[in-house]
Amino acid sequence: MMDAKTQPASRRKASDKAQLTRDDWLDAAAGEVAAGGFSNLRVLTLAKKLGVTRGSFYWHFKDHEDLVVRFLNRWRDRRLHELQYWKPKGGDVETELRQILELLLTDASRNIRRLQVELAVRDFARRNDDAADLVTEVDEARINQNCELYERLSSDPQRIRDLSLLMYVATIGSQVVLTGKKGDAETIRRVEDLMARLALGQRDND
Amino acid sequence: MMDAKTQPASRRKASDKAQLTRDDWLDAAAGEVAAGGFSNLRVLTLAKKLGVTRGSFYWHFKDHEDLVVRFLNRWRDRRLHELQYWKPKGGDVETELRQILELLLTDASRNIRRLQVELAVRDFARRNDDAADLVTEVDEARINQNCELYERLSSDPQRIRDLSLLMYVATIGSQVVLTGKKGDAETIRRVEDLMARLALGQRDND
DNA sequence: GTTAATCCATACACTAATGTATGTTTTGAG
DNA sequence: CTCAAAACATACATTAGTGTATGGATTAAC
Repeated sequence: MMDAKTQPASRRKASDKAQLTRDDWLDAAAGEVAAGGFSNLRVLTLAKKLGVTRGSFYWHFKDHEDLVVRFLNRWRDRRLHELQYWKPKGGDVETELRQILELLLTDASRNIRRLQVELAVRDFARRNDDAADLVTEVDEARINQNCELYERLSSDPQRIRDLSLLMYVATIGSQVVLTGKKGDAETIRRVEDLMARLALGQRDND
Repeated sequence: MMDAKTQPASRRKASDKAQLTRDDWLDAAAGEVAAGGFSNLRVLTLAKKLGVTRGSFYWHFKDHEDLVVRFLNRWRDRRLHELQYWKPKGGDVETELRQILELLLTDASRNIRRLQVELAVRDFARRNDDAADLVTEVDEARINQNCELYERLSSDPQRIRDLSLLMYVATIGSQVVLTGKKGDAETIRRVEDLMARLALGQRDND
């Protein structure tokens, strides 16, 4: 009787004064991680921001580590899942290339919260093996995904992978260096344009 | 007294049982920052690793924040100062370009400790305005420095800056994405080569 | 409405870390 | 040798955070 996941057809939202779900806690955790990294992830702070006490936390999570693990897993799942929307629908190569670059740079720079979380995860991954594997998994998936695009620029498999990798590290680097600086919007647009021209200049001239 | 053990003109090393300098503390701090970021910078831990108590710390530093500020300032000073060694001495453009890229990528990936510290500083800069200004200062200096190199590839000032910026974010991104992964040495070499070819392909064809 | 599971509050024990006050040793100058 | 400053030790006060135990409130099923 009554399976473990009792779902009475309507779950309440976090804005209600009603009971919280585990995802509500994870959403709040995202805010803390974005603001101060994983070292800033305190259950007491989360509880205050959610208007409850820590008693609620320790019902939804075993302990602090449990929160971190679930947070990371959700992050990876979402990043892998969103890749299906990374497929540009433009016709020619240049259009597709510019579409994907705009998605990875200009669009990403608007989603500050999401970006802060990703950088925090990358930072955490440098001292946590599980997180590192997770990030590697996401990186690999993204690079492989973009390979499909760069296949239209070259025919050498190795060249395709290298190009995809280079473009990827350039976007990550742009986010690391340029995010949150003054006048970054214009700068990012220029970098975006230059990247496109560089990639397009690689049309099988080897 | 005054036997051979006393060396007034030269400061003792940290390995000695003798008294510590402020730089000894900062060096130890670098280890902690590299290992776990600025949130891992505990004065108790430092004291233990240096074989003293916290009493020593609070003589050399006002408080924990004082340590962080001095650490950051020293980091910036060193990064700005080392730029004078970034000037390649090769003849033609390609040689110089490949020299500087090797310095920024292959060489940097060998200096794991230094790299970890830089990434930790960048991470800390995302939630500390003073650190952010510091990092911006270093970034600007490096990008300007490299402009001198890319001036030999194009004559358009804006193009030169963009190219220098793009190459810079690509190196930072490579360090963020590839550092500490298996088989990164070979991968980094390939990225290095592709970056050189991309930049060289930009010889004033606009 | 009873009931049992779910969800949260309260209270306590425990740890780790900072900062401060003051005492103790070491060092170098005279 | 003496002495004052420099360098470190010791002890204490305080704070912030985790985890646990247990009781109270809410909810949905019956």
